[in-house]
Amino acid sequence: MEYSEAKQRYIEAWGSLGSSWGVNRTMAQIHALLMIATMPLSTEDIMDELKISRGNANMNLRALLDWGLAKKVLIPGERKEFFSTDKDPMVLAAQVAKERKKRELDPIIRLLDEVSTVQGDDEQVKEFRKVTTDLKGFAKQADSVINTFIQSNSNWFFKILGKITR
Amino acid sequence: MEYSEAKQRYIEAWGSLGSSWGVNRTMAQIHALLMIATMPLSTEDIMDELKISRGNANMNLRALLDWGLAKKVLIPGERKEFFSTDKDPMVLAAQVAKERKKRELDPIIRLLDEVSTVQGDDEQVKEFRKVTTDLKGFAKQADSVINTFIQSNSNWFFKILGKITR
DNA sequence: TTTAATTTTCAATAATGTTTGAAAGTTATG
DNA sequence: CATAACTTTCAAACATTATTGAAAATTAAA
Repeated sequence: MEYSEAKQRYIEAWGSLGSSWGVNRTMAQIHALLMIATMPLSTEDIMDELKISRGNANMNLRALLDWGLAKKVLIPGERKEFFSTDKDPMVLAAQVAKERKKRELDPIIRLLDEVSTVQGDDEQVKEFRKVTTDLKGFAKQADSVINTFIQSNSNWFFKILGKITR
Repeated sequence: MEYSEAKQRYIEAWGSLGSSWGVNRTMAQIHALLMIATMPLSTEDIMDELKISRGNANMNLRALLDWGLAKKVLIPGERKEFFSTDKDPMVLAAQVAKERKKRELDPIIRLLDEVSTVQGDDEQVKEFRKVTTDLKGFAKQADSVINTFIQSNSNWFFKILGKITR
């Protein structure tokens, strides 16, 4: 396969994967580009490669910085800003986990905490309390797993899982 | 808190959580409703509760069946179809993991398998090969973890993780 | 300080995704 | 078989989200 074809297919795939992971398509594509870049890229490099507008490139680069998935790189003698990303998949995964936990899991746990205290003793309310309490328990387990995962900045997580699942 | 308020907030939250999990809002809300129902619900029950059209209710119930997140229940003497869901969060999570793996992880692994074979020995191509190969390795690890998780239909997964993360 | 390079913002537009409602299709019952 | 109960489909309307491009703001160099 030609490099240019491979590259294109990879960027496209990463983009559509991103959109099912709470990261919008363009954002994921920019990230894909940074992953395979041999050196930091400027906004213009990205506009050219992905054929997107300046505004779009800028907004999504901001978002990537915000998610902790890209960082600014200052190149001596250059006026422009350049961007790069950490290329270790584990670091990437931990970063995504961290952000999504903050945006999604934490709020739902807070909500379940509240609503599971609803008072009453008829069938419906009892069931509601049971279900929301169960969900809360589950969410909290998930939370602690994710916390551990985030804190470990090496591969130990998968190393252990590897042993379990072998 | 009043039951009706708690219920409403829970359904809303579940809906917005769903949308960041690759499940559309209404689909997630229907699922939320089934979770707290004391008995199977008909399409009309759902239309009434969520104030949605028949078509919408029908489409999203289909989708839930498709994802394995709801099942038809036949009630003797009733002409209508009724629906219910498994209320164990672990079963639910395993089901979601299974579907998403099929829809997302499997295709990306296939793609990475292909593109990481790109030939050439200049800097760019070497880097591309390295990154895509690393990603593939990571994706395969994730795949095997998910497979184990899916197959275990009890709590052993979190029990073990509990020990690790304590 | 002035100028030129660069980044940011945002209203308008385009693209995508969701919902409706009514008509067509299906199935069970008398 | 005819009818009524129920389910499915789908084009059009609506809603949401993403993108553009040009003007405004910022920053660095002369």
